Amino acid sequence: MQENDAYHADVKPGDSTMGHSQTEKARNRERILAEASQQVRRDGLESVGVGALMKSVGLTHGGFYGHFESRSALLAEALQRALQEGEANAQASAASGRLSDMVRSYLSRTHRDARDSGCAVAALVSDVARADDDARSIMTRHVESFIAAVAKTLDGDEERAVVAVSAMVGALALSRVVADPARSNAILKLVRDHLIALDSAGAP
Amino acid sequence: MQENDAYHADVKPGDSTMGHSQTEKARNRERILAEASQQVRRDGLESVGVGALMKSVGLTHGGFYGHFESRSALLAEALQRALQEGEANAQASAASGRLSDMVRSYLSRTHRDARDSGCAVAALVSDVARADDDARSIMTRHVESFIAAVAKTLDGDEERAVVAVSAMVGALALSRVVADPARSNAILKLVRDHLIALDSAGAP
DNA sequence: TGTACATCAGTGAACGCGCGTTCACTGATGTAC
DNA sequence: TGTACATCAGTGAACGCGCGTTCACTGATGTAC
Repeated sequence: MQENDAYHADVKPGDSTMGHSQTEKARNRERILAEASQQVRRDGLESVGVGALMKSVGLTHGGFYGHFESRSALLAEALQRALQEGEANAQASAASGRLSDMVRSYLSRTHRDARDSGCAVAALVSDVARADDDARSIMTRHVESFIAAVAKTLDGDEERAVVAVSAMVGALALSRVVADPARSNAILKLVRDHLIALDSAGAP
Repeated sequence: MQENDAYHADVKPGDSTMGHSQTEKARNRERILAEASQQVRRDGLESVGVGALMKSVGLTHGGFYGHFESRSALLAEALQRALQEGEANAQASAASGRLSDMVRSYLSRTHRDARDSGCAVAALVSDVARADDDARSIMTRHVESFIAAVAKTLDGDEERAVVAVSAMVGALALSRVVADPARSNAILKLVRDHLIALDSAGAP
């Protein structure tokens, strides 16, 4: 079939495991999940449809159920994945151990404009707030470790960590609502500067 | 018809304008909108369905289009309405002109637990961030007036106002994600205390 | 190493279902006389 | 004030459509000999 040939043409030549092998299956599962983890952050949990998702990774809808039990099972995994990726980014930008570095990265225009690879907490707070217990406890875990990571940069000061995380999540989410770029930038900058000052204040 | 009689039985006896009058139509439109404004905050914009919405105000789905042009036209109005109600509450709690009063009300457990009558910004930030320009500019307007209201309590200090609003929205949204009540309460309390201190610091 | 066959990843037609929307109809309203 | 009639708010059957899910099938894989 033409369709099929076109698909196989996409696979790197010389790849020993093609379309139907077990390793290829694992790889496809991975691609579905990665795509879903982005889609979920870009357009929300409800936006993910089985048909479109499979199409976007070059497969047909029927194959989906060989990888996941149901759409909602995928959604739970995708949320988890999205949160992990976002957390990994945050950890990476805090490598120096300084809050100011983390804040500069988190409240950057780049992060604001890269919803699909950014922090899933900010991308999905209000959605998850009304989701089932599963989703909420998945996100809760990541919120807690976000707070812990920030607290570590603040000599373990939990109060300031919770405030900083609230302000970071709030500011990023709000900057994505505000359409006017100048105003959106201002929100990021004002909160960024404030939190950076808060950093220095704690470690004089 | 029984159905019809049952419905009319719900109307207050002595009411001169019954089921099909013009004033009743206006009242029904109002009830649809009020219900939608709550539903939108409780379960998200996408959760609102024409059939269920009409049923919840005691009407049938067909009548909907006598009140609104389409589901999405309703959604825009419902969002607006939800934001207005939330703002009205915030203004009311800031009657004293002190930030601490506003913060105490905004970051209260009552507010956290009353999603459907509370601040629509916190209830819908991440949803609106990925919605169309219409929805975003509707919410932007309310975010700006929220910031302005807070700034007024801070001698016009815009930076601190933006930080405070970000922290308030972030903390409220996060407190709704966290399932453990003690932990959720702690988030509210820590940010509340911090912002109240910020208030006193500004007006010594 | 080469061949035969069981396995199983992926395909695409088909299904039931719920949704937004339309429309012919009903019966109360409220106006003209 | 009372009657006849046009208006129109609300009803509920019907529609197309997209969605999640199922399943008989295809053909590549990889194992047994």
